[in-house]
Amino acid sequence: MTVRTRFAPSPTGLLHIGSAHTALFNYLFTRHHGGEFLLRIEDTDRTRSTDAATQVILDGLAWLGITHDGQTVFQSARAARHAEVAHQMLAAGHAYLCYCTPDELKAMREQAVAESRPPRYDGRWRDRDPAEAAAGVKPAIRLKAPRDGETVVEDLVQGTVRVANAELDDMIILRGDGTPTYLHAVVVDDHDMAITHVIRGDDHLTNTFRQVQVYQAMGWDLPRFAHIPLIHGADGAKLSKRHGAVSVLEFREHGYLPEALCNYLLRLGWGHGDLEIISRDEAIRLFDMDGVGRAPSRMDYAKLTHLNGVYLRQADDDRLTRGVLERLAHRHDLSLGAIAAGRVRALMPELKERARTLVELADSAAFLARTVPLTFEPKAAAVLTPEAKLMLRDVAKDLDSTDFSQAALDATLRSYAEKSGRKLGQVAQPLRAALTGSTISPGIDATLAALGRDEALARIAAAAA
RNA sequence: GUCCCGUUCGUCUAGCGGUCCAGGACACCGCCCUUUCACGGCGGUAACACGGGUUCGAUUCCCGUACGGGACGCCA
Repeated sequence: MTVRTRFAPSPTGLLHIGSAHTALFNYLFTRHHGGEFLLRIEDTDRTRSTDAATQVILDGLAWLGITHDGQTVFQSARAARHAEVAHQMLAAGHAYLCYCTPDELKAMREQAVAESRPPRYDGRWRDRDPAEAAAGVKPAIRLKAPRDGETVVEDLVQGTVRVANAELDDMIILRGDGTPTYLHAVVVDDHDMAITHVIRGDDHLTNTFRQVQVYQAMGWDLPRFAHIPLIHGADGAKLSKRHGAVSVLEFREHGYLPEALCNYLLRLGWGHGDLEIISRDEAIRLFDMDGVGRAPSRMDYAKLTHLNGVYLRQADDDRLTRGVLERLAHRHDLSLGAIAAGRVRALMPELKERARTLVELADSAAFLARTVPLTFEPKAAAVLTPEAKLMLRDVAKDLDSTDFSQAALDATLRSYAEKSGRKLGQVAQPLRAALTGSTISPGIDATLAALGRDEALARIAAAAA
């Protein structure tokens, strides 16, 4: 049997990190088994769904490198089919017309809660004559669910989960206005799309019982289900904006690399021995449902950031340079000429060693794009004592007669320190302050080399004045 | 309230009856490396929710309790 899965987000305007997690698990599972991974946009709620909201999902998935197969299915386009199935069920006696008004149902629920009973539909129209309906009420179609026995879900993650049918009520499958409800539309679509494995968040687990009843009423084969645990915030509550970033787009803006985010997400709810750094190919090779746990996990931004640092250090220098240049232009409002861009690229091997996100990387590279006179951070200004300025003027002479290769610069500085009776740090720190306006930077030799002779000497002269 | 699910270091997890006085990673704390900051290396603190069973033996199996989460809409 060929594996066929789907990722079925509703277009809400953002790609939630929890949705991305689900998409990733679907994708890896499918690729591992050599199957097909489909995308279905659940835009049944036309008031909320917009093309822009759909595009956000597409962009997010593309950025994460989660590619789907085939044409994207839009659930809204399938409403007629959903209604057709509902009417088939009605004709076959597996569903019935319910003439309750929304107000009536609301009252029913409220009374049930007031009496400490579960808020469920009581089935009052199950066998009632439609002739008794109040005039003008457009009936909804409800599933005629079995009242005895139990419904069982064999879940690849949760195991065998069963519930007594007496606990379930007759859900509405087609609204009074003829539109399908979500729970019903999903079943019809999954069946028509020949989905073999439904992999989704475990918030859908209890709804699955009712969906199974629809499959059974239609005589359709059940797909395999896999309900994966949700991601929570640091406090254990459902992940929301107050916990920090939740949209994939935000992570991109905050300077995270897609491969790092995927690696992090992979390790939420799934593990494989002691493995932490896992490439996409390796993930596809190793991922399967038996490694998925059942407990929800908490979002840990610190660990994500660390992981991002690991990937950042491995990343291609040209790629990182592009990312930094963009950020410098937008965030720091520094317009970069070719010269400054060349400096960023030249220093990138050193810069990326000490940054964990593209934001940090851009911050650390900003000094390369500035012009004399620099502004000095308080700590840097403190380093520039009168004595240090004398030293700078002195060492500038030696620097001037050095070719600006990193190795030559290193040798020059070491010999200068020795002949002037200073420790290397006593030479390097004032230089760093003069060159960068900060007390933190890559190695001083690499920094000098990246700036080049003219710029470096100009900065030293300006700081020593 | 009812039903469903879950519970190993602060966090993510390994463990699928003895190999566990519980392993790895992040975070934290030391030390080393060192021209700053990082990186890296070494070391440290830190967990099987609780109570009953089953078993020669339970982190691992079963049952309760507690706590947490999810679902109960003519929302998706």
